[in-house]
Amino acid sequence: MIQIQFPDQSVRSFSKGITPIDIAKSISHGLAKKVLAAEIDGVLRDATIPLTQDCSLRLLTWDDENGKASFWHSSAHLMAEAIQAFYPQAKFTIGPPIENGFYYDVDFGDESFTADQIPAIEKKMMALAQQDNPFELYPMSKEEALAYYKERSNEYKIELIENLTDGEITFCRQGEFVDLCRGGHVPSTGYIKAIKLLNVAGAYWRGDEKNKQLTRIYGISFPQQKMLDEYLVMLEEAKKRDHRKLGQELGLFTFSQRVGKGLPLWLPKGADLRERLERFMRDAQKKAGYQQVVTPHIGSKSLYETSGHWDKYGKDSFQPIHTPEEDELFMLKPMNCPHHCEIFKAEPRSYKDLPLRLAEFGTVYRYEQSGELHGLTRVRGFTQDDAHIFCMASQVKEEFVKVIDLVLHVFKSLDFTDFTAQVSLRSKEDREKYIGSDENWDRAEREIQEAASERGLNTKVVYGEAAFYGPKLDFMVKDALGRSWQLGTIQVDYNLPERFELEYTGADNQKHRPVMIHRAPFGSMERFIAVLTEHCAGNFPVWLAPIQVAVLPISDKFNDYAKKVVELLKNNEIRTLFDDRSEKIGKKIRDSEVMKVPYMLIVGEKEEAQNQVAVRKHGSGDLGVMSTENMMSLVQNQIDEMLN
RNA sequence: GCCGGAGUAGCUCAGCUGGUAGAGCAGCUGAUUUGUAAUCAGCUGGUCGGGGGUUCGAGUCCCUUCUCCGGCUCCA
Repeated sequence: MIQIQFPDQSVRSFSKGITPIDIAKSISHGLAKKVLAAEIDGVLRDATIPLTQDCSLRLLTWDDENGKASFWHSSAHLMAEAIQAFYPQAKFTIGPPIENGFYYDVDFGDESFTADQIPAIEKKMMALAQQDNPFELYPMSKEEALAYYKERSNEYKIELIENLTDGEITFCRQGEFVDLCRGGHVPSTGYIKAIKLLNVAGAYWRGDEKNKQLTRIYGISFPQQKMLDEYLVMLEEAKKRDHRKLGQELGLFTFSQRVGKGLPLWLPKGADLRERLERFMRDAQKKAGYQQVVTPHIGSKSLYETSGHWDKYGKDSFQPIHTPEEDELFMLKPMNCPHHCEIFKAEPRSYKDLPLRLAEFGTVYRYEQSGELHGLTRVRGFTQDDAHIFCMASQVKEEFVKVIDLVLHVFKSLDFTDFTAQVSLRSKEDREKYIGSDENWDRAEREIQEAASERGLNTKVVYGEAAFYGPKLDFMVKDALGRSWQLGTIQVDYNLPERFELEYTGADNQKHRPVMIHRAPFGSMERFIAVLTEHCAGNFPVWLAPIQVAVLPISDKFNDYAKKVVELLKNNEIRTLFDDRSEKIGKKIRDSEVMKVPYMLIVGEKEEAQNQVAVRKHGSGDLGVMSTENMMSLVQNQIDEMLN
C-alpha cells in the first residue's frame, strides 16, 4: 500500500501501482472522465502512470492551467503524427504548450511547408484523434535514445538528449508516432475533439538567429467543438479592438509608404488625443518635481561615441547624417539621455541640487528591423515621455518609489488595471558583463524590489534581464490579441554617469558621481496610445475623447438653437461636433455612435421650447432631457472623477 | 533581416479554368425637414501596389521589387 496526499491535505491509502486515473474513478466516474493529467509531487505527469510510492497527487482537469497544458502538449504530439504521415522525412524538434494552444517546430528539410497544407493536416489529426490511441510513456536509456535519433539523423533531438541525464529519459508513443518526451499527456488522443491550426511561422532553433530556421506551426485544440467555436469568435472580437483598425476608423493616425514605414502620421484627432495625454503627464510631473527641457532631434556622432551607443548599436542604426563640412557627422537621436547628461554638465552641481529631474517628450529614431514593425507599438520614430533623474545612490529607493507612484497615478487615471511589473536583475552567473560596482548593484536590486513591494505591485522577478548598465522595473500590458508589450519603464544606470564623467560636489566638498534613473511612465506615446486604444476598444474616457459631445439637431429648423448649444459647449472647452447635415436623426446618431462619441445631444422642437437638450450616452442610450449647463457639469464631473 | 500569407475605388469586399473591371459604404449634386444606430435619386471615383516577362490578349500565369499581416530574432 502507498499513501497518497490530496490537495485538501487528506491522505488515503491505495495499492501500489494504482494510476491517478484509477484513483479518480474511485472518487467518481464524472471526475474520472474529466481528468486530463496529474501533478505528482508537484510535477506534471500523465494520469495513466502507475504510482509506486507515497506522494502528493493533484488531479488536473481542463480548469487547471496544467490540465490545459497537458491537453495542448498532447495535441502537439498529435499534430506531429499527422505531419509525419505526409512528410516522413520531417525532423521534429520541440512542441510545447503555450498560453493559448501549442506549436511544434519542424525541420522540413528541402521540402517547404505552406499554409495550404493546413486543412489536410487538421483532417488527419481529427482522424488520428478518433482512433483514440493511448499516449504511452516509457523509459529509454540515454544510449538507446541517442541511437534512435541517430538512425533518423535528427540532430535536434540528439542535442536535447545530450543535455539530459541517463535514467530520466522517457519517450512517448501514440499510434504511429514516437517522440522524446518528459510527459504530461492526456490519456489518449480521443480526448481531443476540436482542432484548429492557426498559422505557420519561421522560428530559429533555440531562438538563435545564427541557427537554422525551422517551420513553426501554431494550433489550438479543445475537448469540445463548441469551445473552439467560441474561441474563434473571441479572436474575431479581439481583432475589432486592434488599434491599427480602430486608428483608421477613428481617424487617429495613418502611415504612408512615401514617408516611410514605421513612421506614423498623426491625424488631427490622434494628435489631439496625444497632446492631451502629454499635457496630463507634464502636469503630473511638474507636481512631482520634474523640470521640463527640450533638446534637438539630432546630436553629433561623438556624443554617441561618448555614451557608448555608437559602438553597441551604431551599425544597426539610422546611419549618420553628413553635412557640407567634410567629416562632420550627426546622428538622429536614438534616446534622450546623452543630451540630458550634457544638460547636467552645463553647470556645476551640488548635492543640494539632487535629485535633479529633467523631463522631455523626446522624439527618437531607431532602425527597427522591418519585420518587427507593428502599427504604433513598434515604430521607427516615436516620442518618449522621458526623464532622467540624477541622484545620489542613497536617493535611488525614494526616487524609485516616487516614479512608481507616478506610474500608478497615470494608470489609475486611465482605468488601466491589467498590468504586471517585471523586475529585471543581473543573471546569477555571468556577472562580468555588467558595469558598476557590486555594492551599488546589490543595493539597487534590493531597493527596487523593496520599492515595488511597498507599493503593492504584482511583480515578477527575472534574472538576467537587466541591462548591462543597471537593473530595471518594467510595466507590462497585454494588447487585444494577448501579446505582451512593455509600457512604462524605470531603469537605474551606472554607465552614463561614468562615461560622461558626471559629478556633483557633496557635503564633504568632494566630487561624487551621481546615479542616473531613466524612466518613462507611458514608455512611448505611440505604444501607449496603441495599448490604450485596445484596452478601451476605442471608447476613450471622456477627458481624452477627441470629440466629447456631438450636437444633433432633429432637422435644419433647429440648427439655430443647436448652434447656440454648440457655442456654449465650446466656450466651456468641451470638444464639440455640430452635425448640421440634412440627414435624419437616426443617421446622425448612428454616425456618432460609430465614431464612439461619448455624448450626443439631440435637439428639436421640445428642447428648444424648454431651452434643454436630450442627452444620449454612447453605448447606453437615452439619458433624458436636461439643461445644457447640467449636461456640462455631468461631463465635467466625469472628467474630474477620472483625474482626481 | 528570416519563414509563411496578402495587396482590386477613401473604406469593406466580389471578379470561375487568362477575353481588356463591379457592389455597398464614404464623397459630390439635387430632392427630402426628419424624434434616438443607415431617406431617396443621380454623379464622380481604379495605369487591379510598382517594374519586367509569357500570350493575339494578363486583375487572373511566371519573375522581380515595394508595402502590409502572422510569427522568429532584436529592442539603448
